[in-house]
Amino acid sequence: MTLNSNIAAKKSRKKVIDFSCVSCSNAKCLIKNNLNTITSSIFVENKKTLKCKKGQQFIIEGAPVNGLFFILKGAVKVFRTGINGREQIVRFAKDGEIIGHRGFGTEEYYSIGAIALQDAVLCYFSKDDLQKGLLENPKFGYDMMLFYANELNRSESKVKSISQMTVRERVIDTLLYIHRKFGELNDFLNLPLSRKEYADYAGTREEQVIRVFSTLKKEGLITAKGKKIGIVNVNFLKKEIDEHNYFLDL
Amino acid sequence: MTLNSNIAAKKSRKKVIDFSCVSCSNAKCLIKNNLNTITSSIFVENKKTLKCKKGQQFIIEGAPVNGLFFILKGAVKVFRTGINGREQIVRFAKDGEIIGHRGFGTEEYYSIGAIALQDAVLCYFSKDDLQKGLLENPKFGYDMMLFYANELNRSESKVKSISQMTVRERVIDTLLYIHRKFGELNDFLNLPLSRKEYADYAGTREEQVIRVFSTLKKEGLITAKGKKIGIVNVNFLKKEIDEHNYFLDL
DNA sequence: AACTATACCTGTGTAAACGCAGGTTTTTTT
DNA sequence: AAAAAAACCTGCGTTTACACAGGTATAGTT
Repeated sequence: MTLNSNIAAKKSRKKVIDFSCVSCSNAKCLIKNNLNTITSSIFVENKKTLKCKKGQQFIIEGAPVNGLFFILKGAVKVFRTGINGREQIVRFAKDGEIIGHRGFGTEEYYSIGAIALQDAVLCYFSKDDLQKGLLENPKFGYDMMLFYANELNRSESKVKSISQMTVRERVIDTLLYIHRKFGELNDFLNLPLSRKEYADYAGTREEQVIRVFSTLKKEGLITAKGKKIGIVNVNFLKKEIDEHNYFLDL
Repeated sequence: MTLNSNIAAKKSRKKVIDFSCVSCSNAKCLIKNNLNTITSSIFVENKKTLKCKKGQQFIIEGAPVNGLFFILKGAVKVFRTGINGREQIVRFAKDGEIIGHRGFGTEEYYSIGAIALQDAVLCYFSKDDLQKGLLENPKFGYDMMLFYANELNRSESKVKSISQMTVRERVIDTLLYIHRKFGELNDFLNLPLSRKEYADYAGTREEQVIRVFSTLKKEGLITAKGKKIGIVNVNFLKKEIDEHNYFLDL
């Protein structure tokens, strides 16, 4: 492990990066934004930073909860195993977001798993340290509460869409969600996902996603080259589900 | 209003009830449980208590958020209007629970409506007062955060069930949910609901609920006399959805 | 007690979503 | 560059859930 990272360091000849919170540039991080109001800095000092390669799973469903992760950089999918081992993608997360907060207080074990979709850098805080930090710094605790409130709204909005939208609408909804959250690069969505992953998020099956993509392509609403999906006109897609005034989650 | 309540008071000859937090007996109330750690008591003093009759709507979807409610006593359904005006019941709530917390920090308008299913007593706190209270009392803020975390788990568990369970399973899930939360009285669920309400919670249609109830009755798993539904053997019902290890929310 | 409204029930046709089976293309590995 | 694996695609039969229509029971009202 240490050996490997040594070799890696020599190969890439990169300088050692400073991962301390003080010098962190992640504007969206809850902790970074509260550094000035956080009095005791124990939990910030105790944090561990780890790199995670594409495809690597860093939270395993059912493992004991020892702490939680903040994404410094990268993209991550959060999922849980549903009925008949069917995978259910709960959400996609990017820089500045928190992972593993489900079951922070109450639960003993992670109810979700998490896999890096791109190479990622993660900050890890122990549960105990974080709890202290939250209880000592009301503003931090309050912000954390608001974060949860926001997650709750997003989740309940999803309940609505899954229970009332058609498969086609849910797939479109998912496309727009990825577009909002990860934007586009060279006219393609800036996060390549498999049809299966779209299905697992939209609450349907791979074949259905393929079918919907096919017809959307024929209708000239999207372009698709393998995993690269391009949205021709966001507003056209939006129109179709706009009546359902979906909740904007970034 | 004042006149009416005067008459009511004379008719029932009840004593004026003391609704102050200090003398409140609601063991599950977040505020009651934090009274000792809450320093400034402004927001507790400013609270308003109101009675609400069966069938009365006390939160209207889309109205500006000025504060939120704690249920002192009673049962409430929380809903939102979905696609094509279809009603979606988000949850049922009882004594000690919070209503209107969605959109507490971020949103300006209630995203949900709330109706009393039984006569209820509600405590109302203004948004500003509550915010002060949360920022001044870390423990209270922390508990509130945990409340949200728990709500989040419940909601995401519902995403799973709706996207992966059959109608029959979702109806059974709903029956068990009502049973867990409201218990039973004389062998019937202690909260009478219409088939339509079951459907709106389970994410299906009235007719489907009726059909499922019919077959469950034939199979001897439930008894039904109008709105009164009795579960013959909870474990039998549980078995059918146990593989899907649902999240216990009380 | 008659009336009205609401809730409850059931049959039947229809549409949406799914499962499977077999194929092609693309990507990754060797 | 060849082989293997993964991802993508399409057709077709089946299942599930739904919408509609018309009926019965129950609860509340005058």
